[in-house]
Amino acid sequence: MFRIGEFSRIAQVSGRLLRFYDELGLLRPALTDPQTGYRYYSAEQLPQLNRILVLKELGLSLEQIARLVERDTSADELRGMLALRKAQIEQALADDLARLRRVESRLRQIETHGQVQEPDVVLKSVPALSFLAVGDVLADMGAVRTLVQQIVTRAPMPDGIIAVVGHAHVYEPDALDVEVGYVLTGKAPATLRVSDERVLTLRQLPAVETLATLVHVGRLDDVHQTYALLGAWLEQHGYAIGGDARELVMQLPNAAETVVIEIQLPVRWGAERAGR
Amino acid sequence: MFRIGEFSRIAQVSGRLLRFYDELGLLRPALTDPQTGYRYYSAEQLPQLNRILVLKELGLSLEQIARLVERDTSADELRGMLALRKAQIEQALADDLARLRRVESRLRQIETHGQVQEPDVVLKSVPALSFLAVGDVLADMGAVRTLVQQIVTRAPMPDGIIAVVGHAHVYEPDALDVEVGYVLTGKAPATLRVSDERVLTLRQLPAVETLATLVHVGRLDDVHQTYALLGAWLEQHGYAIGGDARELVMQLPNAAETVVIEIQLPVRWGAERAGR
DNA sequence: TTGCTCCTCACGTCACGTGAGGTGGC
DNA sequence: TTGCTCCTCACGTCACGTGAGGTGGC
Repeated sequence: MFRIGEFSRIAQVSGRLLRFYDELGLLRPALTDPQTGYRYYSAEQLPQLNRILVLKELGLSLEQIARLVERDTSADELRGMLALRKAQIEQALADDLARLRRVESRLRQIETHGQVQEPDVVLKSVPALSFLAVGDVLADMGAVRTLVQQIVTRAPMPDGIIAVVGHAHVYEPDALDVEVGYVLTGKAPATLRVSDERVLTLRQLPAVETLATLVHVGRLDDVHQTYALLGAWLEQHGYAIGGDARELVMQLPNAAETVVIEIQLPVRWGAERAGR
Repeated sequence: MFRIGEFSRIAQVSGRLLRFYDELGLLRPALTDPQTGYRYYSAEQLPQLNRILVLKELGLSLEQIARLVERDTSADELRGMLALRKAQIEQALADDLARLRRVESRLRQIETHGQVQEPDVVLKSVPALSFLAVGDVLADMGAVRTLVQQIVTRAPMPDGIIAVVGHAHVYEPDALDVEVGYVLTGKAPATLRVSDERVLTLRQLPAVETLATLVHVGRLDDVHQTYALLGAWLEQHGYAIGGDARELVMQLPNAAETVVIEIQLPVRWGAERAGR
């Protein structure tokens, strides 16, 4: 019989761990003195503890280990747990590899360009959204801006956020195929009149698994610079564009001509730099 | 200005997260109504939040992020954090790879051999230890057993654990070059007399970085089976033996002839299956 | 007036580490 | 008797999630 200190020294674990496992019922000492509360462990408990430690190193939770250790478990249950764990580890590896690439990318940038910072591209997934909008083919960005102004002044919707969706099948600078309107959560009218020629009608923006987003803060005329940053980031990180661009207008041009627009691009893994 | 719900929906984060970051001072709302406590966020705060989210995805702690965001940080400090993070991720990757191999190994064993379980080999590192022992070259295991019996009966040390260290430079079955004695923590006598011919003297067991251990429970005669299991495990996991074997005797033969012995083998990475 | 949104506590998570304050054993 | 060991609380960790119970805004 070993007292807790000796047993913990042999097993190279803390006394606190042994007390904790006692409390959980995971490894009860062979004997506990009812007077003093002293715990006494037998030599045979060392392999029991080792089994727990091994399962823990595999990354199983103490709750899972308790199931495996207390009642003797079927091979099936053990296989199930290990298969689950395998999938979790593989996921963790993939995530950490992606993380490592991003950290290294930022480090390289500090080395080569100094303080210039990478754009803060955030990946999101979004559900399908109600979109009360009108589609049109417009001559240039100025026309888009005019249309937005028209909508917010003549058909205001305080709960909606102005969005511009660009259908850029083929990029034709003189013919922007866009939809402009409000993204809405909750109940939405079927139509909303802007002028005699223009009526917003309710449609759906499809759900997107992976949306790469970058926020533009500055002049509306400079939004293409942010697009360029986002595009470069995507290329560098092995993503390819996989759908229509969306622009969420969070702040319309103010007195200082400053806008805040979140650019959203649906993306998928490109072929050249597969990461998983 | 956006209320917290709208802002959280746009940014795809929970309201709780925004309140938490407010509390930490990491991202204070542009305006808080002193009457109602309502938080109002400005459009410009979206890129600020995104910056936080990006740094979080790199795996930095909120405390580190706070340092980077609150006061504007030098490139050096950022580089330091990222370099640290890089090392951590690389370590995590190595650990997870090793874990994955072990999980897969156990899964394969269930598939091929059913319930037969792998031995619970535990890796430890130990400091240098005081070893009050006598060295000898003995004819066979029986002689070792006799010597151990002699020591525990004629020179008992309640605080010591009996250990046998085997110097197996060349394996000669008829000439076992061993040291037998007590492993001690704390103060130890310089010598201890067992008989006229045998005196235990104090020496040091060197510290070992990586010790592969496996506990044998059963007959003393069967201890070689446990050695075989440990040896097979080492080979399978790419370790090579790197020092003298130690046997910690946790329980001497009892009425049922059962012993409990922890076998300890110093190991190092073998050449054929490097894991890092 | 009725929902919907927002507010502030406060507990729970996971596996222990780290004291605080007090007692047992040789 | 003096150290050393052991005991039982109980808080802290990290980044929020999840209610509970109550109020503000259109």
